[in-house]
Amino acid sequence: MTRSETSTDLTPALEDYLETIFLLERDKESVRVRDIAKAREVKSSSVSPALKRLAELGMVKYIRREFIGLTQTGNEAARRIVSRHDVLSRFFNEVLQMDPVSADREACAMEHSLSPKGMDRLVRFFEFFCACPEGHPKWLDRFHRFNTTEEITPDFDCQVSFDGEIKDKSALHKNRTEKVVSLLELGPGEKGKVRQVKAKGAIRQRLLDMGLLPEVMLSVERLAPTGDPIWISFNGSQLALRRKEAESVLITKE
Amino acid sequence: MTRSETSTDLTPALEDYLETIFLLERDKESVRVRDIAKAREVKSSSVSPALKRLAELGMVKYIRREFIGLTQTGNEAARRIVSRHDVLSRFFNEVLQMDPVSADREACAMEHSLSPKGMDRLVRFFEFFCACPEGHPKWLDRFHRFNTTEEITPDFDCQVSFDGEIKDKSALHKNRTEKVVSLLELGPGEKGKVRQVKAKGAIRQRLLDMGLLPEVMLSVERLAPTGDPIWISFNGSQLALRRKEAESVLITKE
DNA sequence: AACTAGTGGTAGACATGTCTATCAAAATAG
DNA sequence: CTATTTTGATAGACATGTCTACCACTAGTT
Repeated sequence: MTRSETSTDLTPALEDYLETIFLLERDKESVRVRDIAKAREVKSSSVSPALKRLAELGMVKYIRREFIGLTQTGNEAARRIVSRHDVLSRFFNEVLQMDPVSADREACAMEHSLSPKGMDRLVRFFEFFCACPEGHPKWLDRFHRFNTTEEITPDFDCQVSFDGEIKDKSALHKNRTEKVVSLLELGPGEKGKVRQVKAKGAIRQRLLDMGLLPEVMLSVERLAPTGDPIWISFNGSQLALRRKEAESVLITKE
Repeated sequence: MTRSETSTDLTPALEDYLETIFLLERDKESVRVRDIAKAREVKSSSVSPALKRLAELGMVKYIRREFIGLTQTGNEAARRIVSRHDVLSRFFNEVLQMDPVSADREACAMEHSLSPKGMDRLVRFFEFFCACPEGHPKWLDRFHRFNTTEEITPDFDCQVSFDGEIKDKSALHKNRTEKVVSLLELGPGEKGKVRQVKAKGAIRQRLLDMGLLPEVMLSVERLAPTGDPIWISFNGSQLALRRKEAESVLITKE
């Protein structure tokens, strides 16, 4: 019993496998060993033992030589990882203005070490960033100009853009005029863009893990007769939300 | 020759060892195996082989059972790692408002996967952030309020702080009045705070790697008679800069 | 001078994660 | 219905990095 009883937590490599399976499942209807091997650029002989361990951990259900599927637990874990990846990737791309490919590589390398707390903070950063009329896109626009015109000192750059014209005026005022409402305001078939997840604690964590991040487009698929489980879809996957959870998700209609 | 010829690059673990040695050298005059073992919370039997490999890589000079010291190469590599750590830690602490301990933990986990490009972008973020009168501290102040008063939606929060009073007016105007000059303007013994590293390409990378980051306090120790190598000290360590390099470091006098 | 503490080094065990080579099972083709 | 190809699994090698156990210096102490 020297702590080697099917250790309960995922190693970075296993997280990668889980993420890969999740993304493959999203695109194809069937996932097999060689798909994973190709996606991760490893040999299939490396995939087999990884799957075996993931099965032991209850993350995937896998009958030898059959198709591979995530369990409920595995799906949740995978979502969490993908969500972390997305936040990091978007941060490097949208805020720090790295090209999408580099941003993604950066996110790949970092996603395994972002703590729940760090994740939460980054998302708050986005929420504020996207919602605050002064912060985004005016502030971001300045930052980007600073970032691309290397010759100009930030002081000079700032003063110019402070008094001068702003590139994308339409985008600037968009945020101020659009009404921010709860997800409950959406009827079946309607679409909206996530602005803020107001929930706190465990529920917030869960929603973020599932990928409900600022700027994400979602649409309401259907409501239960009582209106309690609300089915939404975003990023190509579906999700059921409790009324209470949906209420805490602030969106703008599109 | 299956690519195992004392592979030239550092693994994360070796980077950790290097970083630890660097930090220990900064504080104590002599570094020994057990100091490293204690700092990294491993057994000394794990330190020995690591040192052997670092010696093979030309990073440390180490005569069995004697004191351990970094070579020139090792010192540079260590600085680079520490610098990455500092930027990440400061980002999580100063921008995302995590407590210093959590921020540091987060940085520890991530520092090994931050690419030079990502590092550069993050530093630019700070440069802009610290220099732009509208961005810092006004924008940051708002963000922090948004971060701490969880009940208020960002829109509301923004409008209040946009039209309402600003907490720290003195800080707000500080950046605008202080003159930003090149490091060359400092005489021996004078101090300044780094605002921006204007250098580009390899030189910029080198300066950032050495820890010349925004908001860092430095002082000029002495100048060579010709004025070419300029000795500065910051973060407890000394450094010689070429005139050209020093010129590209923008600071404010203190 | 010999003993003892404190250090540092080696050997061997283990865990992870990769590979190559090879084998087994299933699917497909002829 | 057999033969070939595709696919997945297994075995064994290697590299990293950790540990425990044990051995070997070195320096004081008596």
